[in-house]
Amino acid sequence: MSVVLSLKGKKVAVRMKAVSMAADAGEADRKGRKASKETRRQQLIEATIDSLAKRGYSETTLADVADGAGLSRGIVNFHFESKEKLLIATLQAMADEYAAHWQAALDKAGPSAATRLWSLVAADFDRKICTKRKLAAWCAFWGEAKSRPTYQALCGARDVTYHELFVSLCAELKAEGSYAYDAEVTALALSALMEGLWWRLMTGDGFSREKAHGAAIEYLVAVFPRHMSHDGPK
Amino acid sequence: MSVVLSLKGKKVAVRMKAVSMAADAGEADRKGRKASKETRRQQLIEATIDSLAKRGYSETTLADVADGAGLSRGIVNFHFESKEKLLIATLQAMADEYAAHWQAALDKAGPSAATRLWSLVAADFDRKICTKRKLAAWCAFWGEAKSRPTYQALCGARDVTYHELFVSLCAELKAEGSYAYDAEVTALALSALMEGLWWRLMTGDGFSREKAHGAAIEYLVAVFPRHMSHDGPK
DNA sequence: ATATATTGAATGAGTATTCAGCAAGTATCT
DNA sequence: AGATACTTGCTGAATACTCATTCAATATAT
Repeated sequence: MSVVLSLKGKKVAVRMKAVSMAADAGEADRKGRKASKETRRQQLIEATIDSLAKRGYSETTLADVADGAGLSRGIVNFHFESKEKLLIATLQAMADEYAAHWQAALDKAGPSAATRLWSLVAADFDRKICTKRKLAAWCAFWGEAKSRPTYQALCGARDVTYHELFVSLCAELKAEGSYAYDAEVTALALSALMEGLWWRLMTGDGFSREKAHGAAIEYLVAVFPRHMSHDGPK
Repeated sequence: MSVVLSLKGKKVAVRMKAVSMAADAGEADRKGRKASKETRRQQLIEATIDSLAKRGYSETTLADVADGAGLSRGIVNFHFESKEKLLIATLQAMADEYAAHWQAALDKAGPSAATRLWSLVAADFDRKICTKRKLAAWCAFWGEAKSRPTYQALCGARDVTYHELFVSLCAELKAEGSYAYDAEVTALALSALMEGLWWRLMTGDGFSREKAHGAAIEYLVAVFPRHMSHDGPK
């Protein structure tokens, strides 16, 4: 019995460490047992993102998530109900965060099309969104998305609105600056470019957020020379 | 005994069908038993690509591959040695095919930087390379690549040579046409754009190879107006 | 005292891997 | 040519293992 107890003590100590590393995003981080349902869920979601980033989709196990969160094995099925639902909630959370950040960038920007476009592009390479950890998690989902309608919907929900705004902004700039290009194609290229740069960021080593942002800006300047300079919208 | 035989007969019939659908890439397609080792390996690789495209990485099982190839369950471990090695061989095969296609495009192109760049861009959206099936398989590997050095090496081997050539071609054009842009950044944006377009092709529905190619061309025209037109290099 | 969160061992489903046996081909001998 | 042993591709049932899920017991909060 005493052996069991000392083992338990050890385990608890290990867990404390894991918890503090993984996610003390806690508002009311009531220690040990009682954390609010919502806090626990977020903690587990954070641990899931960690695991996805570290081990990839196919190697992410509930055991790893639980360990990462410093909790016991059965915990996920208690708070979510299945692995599938945990993953969907995780993707949902990331999509929500992305959308909020995107909306904030839009609100902060001025009214002109050039300012808004500039701001949206900048938002995508913002330090808050554009973490290696999060990009890796996105990547893990994307890799599975083609064969999973649910993931595809969540990954793509964003794309639709996003792309539509891009198209209308490009159209506006085209009208103002009488550029020759087709707005739809230009917008498509822009969002493809940004996705490709994200991709590079995940993979590449000597490749920074700033460099990626720079490449996106170069595109803006090349396509909308009468509206954009390297230092910002004119 | 007779029951066993008739069952066998049925199974063989089913298999024949599967084989003819999946891959009769056979040179010396010696029927039934004796297909050369190499032929069998390729057949299994094709079935693996099918499975990856249809079910995604995490849901691809050896049973599914074997069924797809119309062969028995133990077959993969006989010809490859493990699932891991089959997947690596598959990725290798795709990378080889891509590289060969790319080299061919380079050889066919004229000597000028503009022609070569144009040809390389076209090659990426060629009907032979740019199949939904293959893109989906690439995608499956990419999703896992970040957490698997072996995959990353195979996916990325291409990128290094590829990107270096892009940079030098862009630098050449820059020198000829006295463009303002930094060649490295321009090349980076171009390859990111193309990766992003590939990505879109995998995912999107109402999005064709031609449209993607068009968007890439639009970028070339925008950045190198003195070298490129919508109909080809000047 | 009751409700609620948490644990961790047990369960079971799915799947990679193994391997003994079978059958199609090939070589050798008579 | 026919019979014989030998090689090699292939099969599929048995094995071993990983992991999601369950649940009775326990700890903690109100």
